[in-house]
Amino acid sequence: MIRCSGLFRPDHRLWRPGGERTGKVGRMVRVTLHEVAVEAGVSDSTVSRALRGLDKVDEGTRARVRQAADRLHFSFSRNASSLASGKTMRISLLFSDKLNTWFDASVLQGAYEVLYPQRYDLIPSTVSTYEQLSAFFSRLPADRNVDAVIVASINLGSGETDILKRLTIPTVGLDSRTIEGFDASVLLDDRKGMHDAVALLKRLGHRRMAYVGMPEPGDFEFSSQRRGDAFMESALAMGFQPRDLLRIDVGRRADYRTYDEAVGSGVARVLALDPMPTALCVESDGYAIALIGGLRKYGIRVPQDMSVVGFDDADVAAAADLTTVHQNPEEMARSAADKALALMRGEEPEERHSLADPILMLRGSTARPPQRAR
Amino acid sequence: MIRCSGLFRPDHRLWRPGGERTGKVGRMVRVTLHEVAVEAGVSDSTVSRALRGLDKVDEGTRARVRQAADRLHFSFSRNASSLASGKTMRISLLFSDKLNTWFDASVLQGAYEVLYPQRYDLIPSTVSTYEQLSAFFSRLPADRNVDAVIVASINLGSGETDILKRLTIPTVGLDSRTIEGFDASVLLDDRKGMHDAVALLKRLGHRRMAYVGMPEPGDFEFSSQRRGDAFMESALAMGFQPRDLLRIDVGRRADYRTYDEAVGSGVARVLALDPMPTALCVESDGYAIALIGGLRKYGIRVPQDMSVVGFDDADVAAAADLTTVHQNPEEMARSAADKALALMRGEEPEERHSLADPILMLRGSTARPPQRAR
DNA sequence: TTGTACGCGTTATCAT
DNA sequence: ATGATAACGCGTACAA
Repeated sequence: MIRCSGLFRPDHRLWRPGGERTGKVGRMVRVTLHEVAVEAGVSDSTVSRALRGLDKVDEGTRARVRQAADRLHFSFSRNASSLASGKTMRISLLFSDKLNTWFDASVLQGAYEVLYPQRYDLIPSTVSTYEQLSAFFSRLPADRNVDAVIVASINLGSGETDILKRLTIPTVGLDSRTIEGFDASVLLDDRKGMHDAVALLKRLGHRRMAYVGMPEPGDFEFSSQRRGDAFMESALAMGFQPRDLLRIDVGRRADYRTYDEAVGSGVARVLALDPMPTALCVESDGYAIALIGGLRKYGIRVPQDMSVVGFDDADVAAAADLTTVHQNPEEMARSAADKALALMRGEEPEERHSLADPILMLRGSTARPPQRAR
Repeated sequence: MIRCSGLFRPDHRLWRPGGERTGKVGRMVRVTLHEVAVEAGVSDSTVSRALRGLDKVDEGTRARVRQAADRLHFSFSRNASSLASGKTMRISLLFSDKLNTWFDASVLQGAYEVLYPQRYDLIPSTVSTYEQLSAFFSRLPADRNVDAVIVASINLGSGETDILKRLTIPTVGLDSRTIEGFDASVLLDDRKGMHDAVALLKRLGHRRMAYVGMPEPGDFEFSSQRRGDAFMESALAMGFQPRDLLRIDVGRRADYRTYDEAVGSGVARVLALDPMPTALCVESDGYAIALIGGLRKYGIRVPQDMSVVGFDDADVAAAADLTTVHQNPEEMARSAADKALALMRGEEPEERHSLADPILMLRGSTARPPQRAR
């Protein structure tokens, strides 16, 4: 970083409550509803009603009040409103991973799209260990600080579930393991996605396949387990022989010093299989792409020698031309936000608990197995 | 003054959809500082001091208060605290694009990392037109609702700049066009990045190159312009001939019905060049990758026939093995947040305005030009 | 070290 | 339709 000289502004940021409003920057400082009332020549209550668009306000007065407010650049103090009304107009979004992961960022965007127009602010938080989760929840009489909580991708323990049940604000689960404790939820139908992937591979002629799982960081991941189970069940149901179904668990990322090592481990595990499978279902796109890179280094061509199917359809999947199971976290988040909105209004959501359908995206990482293996 | 906390609970605060929740709804509802005081047998102010860790509190008392607070599951009402103290403990983050773009999501994460430990909440917002921007700013006596504003990737007009200057809360620009109006800023040195890219291509032996730009959605994008200019300047300074430097502006995404069409347009423009350049510098990774796909369909091999350099080094770049100019928005956001923190404390940031250095990432999309073109 | 009392900017109730 | 006035829950000079 290079140093630049900055323009220095002496004044501001030194505001003391109950203290002097040391003039400084001129006005523009903290216009209150009361000042608008004075300016418009009406009472505080009238200003409040007029500006909030309540009825029982003469349209003439309302106009005058609006003008006065504009003139003074008035805007409500959310804090004061919240304190008085009991509604915070804020919603907490809890994640288990970094906010810039594909999934979490999409959820944020989706929720934002429906909540912002309703004038709700979104407050994202993350927890990555059960300890943090527990801390978050124990302080969660967030009753007082937010109007609803949306919990994304977090596998709650019974302690948290209990707290959830007692909360007086609506709670919505997103991609959670169970719907237990939530007032509403949106889950992905992992099983269906995996079923479709396996069905594709079978149709292509594959006889021997493996599932490769590597949980992402965090204590709460469980989709690996779920997807692996779905893989086995689907394949068995379709007539695959147990001896032709392999399951490789690479471990967690934290078990390795670098991501490359984790990938190398997966590659080694695949190469060690004898005979090698002709197709791989991988838990997530990121690991699938890395795996493909690793296999190619060892002369395994994808898709000629090995078909690979990912899961999620993150942006990288299209870039890497990866066949994968598509899910739409933005849409799921919109749905979750809609449910939260309904619950906050005291209404019944269209559907308390819903299940989103994944879609198989056919791209270049899958093909018929090599001749010798058919 | 008479206190009747707990006696009168306006029921617009009690949320109960579909009637009662199994039993427990009992108390867990709204514990106030006062109740803790009663439980601990001290005054309200003592509780306040004890829980906030101020000195001049007997450690014995503090312990008792803490226990009482835990027992009652007390947590502060941020609204009330804010109202009383004048600090909101919230920071506004303004973006010009969807929150789930690589850049914006990374900024969010970076800012979160430094602000959350300091107990600040992050409030993300987006604006995509000047109208929205103007609305955001006109209501921005957000003085009252947040303690600082971080503005990311937004090209402010003079109107907004003026408002910025009058704001009484710290404002930090991130990836903005100028530092005008901001108390502090973090910018990327686009010029250096583009210079390095051009230098690489020259060293590889390229003689004829093109810059391809396509602004992302939104009214505020200007990096395209900036990067294109830097491309031309760098190349000319390195001795390239003007006739060997092409500049292709594909237009904005909104000009096309689909992204594929926009990509097709770029491909056509490149193919139409005669003689074709042997190297392309593309404004962003996403478009670079798409372009490569399009060119390959027309038999142009990358990198054998055409070298391509992207910009940003988003996740997709590594997956697509794209040579690109790396920038680190997470780190930039951390820096911006640090500055905001210092300004809010009334301190002078280490550096008011800083410039981040991009790094050229050498990957598989660049090579020497074909024989015939050397 | 601890307690008292008032203020922060709105909303909501009850008069008028 | 409009105006007083009491909460809302906490911070903080100032008194004890």
